[in-house]
Amino acid sequence: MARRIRPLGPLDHRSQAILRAVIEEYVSTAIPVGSLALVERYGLGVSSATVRSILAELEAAGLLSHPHTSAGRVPTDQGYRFYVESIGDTVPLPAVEQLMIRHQFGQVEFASEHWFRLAATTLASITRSAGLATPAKPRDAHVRRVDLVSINGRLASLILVLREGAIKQALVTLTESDTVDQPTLDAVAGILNERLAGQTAKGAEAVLARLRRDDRVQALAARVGERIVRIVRDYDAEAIEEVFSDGLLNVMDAPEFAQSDKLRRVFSALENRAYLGALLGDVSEAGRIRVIIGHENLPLEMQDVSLVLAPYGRPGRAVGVVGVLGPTRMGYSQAIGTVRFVSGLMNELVDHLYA
Amino acid sequence: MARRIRPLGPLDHRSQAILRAVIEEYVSTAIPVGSLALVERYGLGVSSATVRSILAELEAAGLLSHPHTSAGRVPTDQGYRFYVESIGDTVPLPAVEQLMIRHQFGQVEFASEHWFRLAATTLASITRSAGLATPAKPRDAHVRRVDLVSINGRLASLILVLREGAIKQALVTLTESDTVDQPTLDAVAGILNERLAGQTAKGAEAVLARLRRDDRVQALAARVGERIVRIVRDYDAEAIEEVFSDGLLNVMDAPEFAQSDKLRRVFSALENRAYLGALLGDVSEAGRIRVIIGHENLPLEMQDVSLVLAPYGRPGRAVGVVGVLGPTRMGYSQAIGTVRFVSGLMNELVDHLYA
DNA sequence: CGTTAGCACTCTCACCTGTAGAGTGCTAAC
DNA sequence: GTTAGCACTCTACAGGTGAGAGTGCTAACG
Repeated sequence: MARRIRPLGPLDHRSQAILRAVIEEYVSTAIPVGSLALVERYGLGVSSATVRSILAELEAAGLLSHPHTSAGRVPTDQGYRFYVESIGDTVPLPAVEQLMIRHQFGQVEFASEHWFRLAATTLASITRSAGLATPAKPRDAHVRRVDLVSINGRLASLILVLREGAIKQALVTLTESDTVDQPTLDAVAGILNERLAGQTAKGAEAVLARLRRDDRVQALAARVGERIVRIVRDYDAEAIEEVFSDGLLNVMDAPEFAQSDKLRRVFSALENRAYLGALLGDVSEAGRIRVIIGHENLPLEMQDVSLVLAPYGRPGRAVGVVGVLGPTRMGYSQAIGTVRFVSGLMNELVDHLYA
Repeated sequence: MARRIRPLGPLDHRSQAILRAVIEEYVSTAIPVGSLALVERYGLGVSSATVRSILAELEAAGLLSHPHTSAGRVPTDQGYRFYVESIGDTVPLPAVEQLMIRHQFGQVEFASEHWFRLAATTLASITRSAGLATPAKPRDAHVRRVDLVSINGRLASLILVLREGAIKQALVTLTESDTVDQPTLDAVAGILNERLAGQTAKGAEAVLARLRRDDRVQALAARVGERIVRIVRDYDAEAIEEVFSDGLLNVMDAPEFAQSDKLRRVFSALENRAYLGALLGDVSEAGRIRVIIGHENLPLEMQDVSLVLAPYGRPGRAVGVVGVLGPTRMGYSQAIGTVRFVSGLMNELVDHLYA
């Protein structure tokens, strides 16, 4: 008997309703859901036998699966995908929670450094999954200010403030032979501030070439300047500077991770900064919410989890990402709503900062 | 039959040797060790029956325990404690590994911010446990330099460099009504630099009181200065600024954490920044290596793990902590050696920085 | 023709049982 | 004090059993 396969075709209304019911039930209970449970808990107006035949269809379509003959149905990644597409990102976050989040952001010190951490924490506590957030990272960083503080005659601390808000610190060895005092350093910093302010790495490099090598202060400025160019370059090149995460314990509590080897995988997934970084980079390019479900993740160790990610910031100036990581069996609807709201909030904050 | 109990009395030589053998065997295999295995693998020159009677003594003394009648012996926390005391911190790290670590530190950029992270990573990879490290934190921070960068007319970014190496950033709202331009900010920063450089929070507060409120620039300086005082105060008050950890996966792999609930506890232990912070604070006071074994930890969730911690830095100026976290069944000898060496190395680096 | 009740079937899970193996503690002999 | 011998205890593992859940199929129904 050849069943027709409709991978993502337009399911009829009732089938869709049942798929949703299965997913919602499974998401909340974590146990495979059977036909009887469905008709009991969801007023479907049909008998369990009918539901069973529909479940069989959904399974043939690849949206549900069957751990074993006598078990209930479990959504496949494809099933979740279908579900996510069908709800879109239309469900808003309840007003109470919106207020709560705003309140929390109001309490924290007015500094962008704290915001993205708070975003991760908030996302974690509301969705009861792991929250992720990166600081807003510029495309091409511009030098805003340079400062040099003497440590001893030969060593100085270089402080570099970027227009995009980041601060970089480095130690610079000034000379091999003689010593350099603070007034000289101030003069060097003065030159650098005058010439490099507003420059990108590229621009700074051009400016530095014009410094006179026979003048001691200018020569020193050139030397420090080269270091600055290198720092800005490195900063530009970094895919994602830092991923802050919170609420990993929430994910650990999920029953599907009761066996510690699965848990281990999830954990190492979170340490897989490379993939996470690349992913977050993609999202910040795309500019809209992205949901990645189970096997849609490339690395093996990520295939038990799903991600809901959204960019924030000002395109072309500075963008970061906030998101949620949870088991594939995750409350997508709520997660999407929450992530959307938080990224919107972060947008407001960044706008306020650059206004 | 009343056996005499000698909690930490001077065990005779043979008993000590057997205790060590039990511990070393158990540390490397993770399975309870029986009398036969001991005489086979360690040339003890006596029969298993004799060993059994000694094991019974050690158990009565509270140094070993017995999961059940027909199982081998497992060291108690007290047993590990005895073992640690007996080896002292005399075992040095093998020269090969010393060289390897030095090499790694040579490769990283010369900036204190990277060092403590590297320390954690190194400790983790050598001991195959979790590595912990905090940045060097001063007792009373001194202002070194103040910088103000205009964001818009009413908002500025305050950058505060402390003599101890930390950099703090904050956004300050300048005025409610009129706008403030960058030259004015420079003037304000100039005043603050002139008056606050080298001051602690307390000193700064006294200086600020003498600023004239009727002068616009000085008034603004006073306002920003108050914020600076608050930041420095907060910084002084912070127990431990940040604990960086690496290699948690190593700990997760230990067989005793195969059941995920134990693992969960370990994990939440690591998120228990409060306890960790307090502990690290203690260690940095004490000035020497500290080993905390299992139940010697106060929080419940830490009682399955041990810590080997050592301070580094310059007492009275800036101190941090490096250390290792692993299961109680941990290679204490190696851990102590490694931690000792790394903290020594960090001392050198800090000295170089402050010299 | 879709829907439903009935029923045999399948699979898991929890529980029990029996056995092999490891290690002990005791006792009597050296 | 040390050792060999031995009975005893406990675990881990494998195999077997019954209850329960849920399915797929079939025949009857509107």
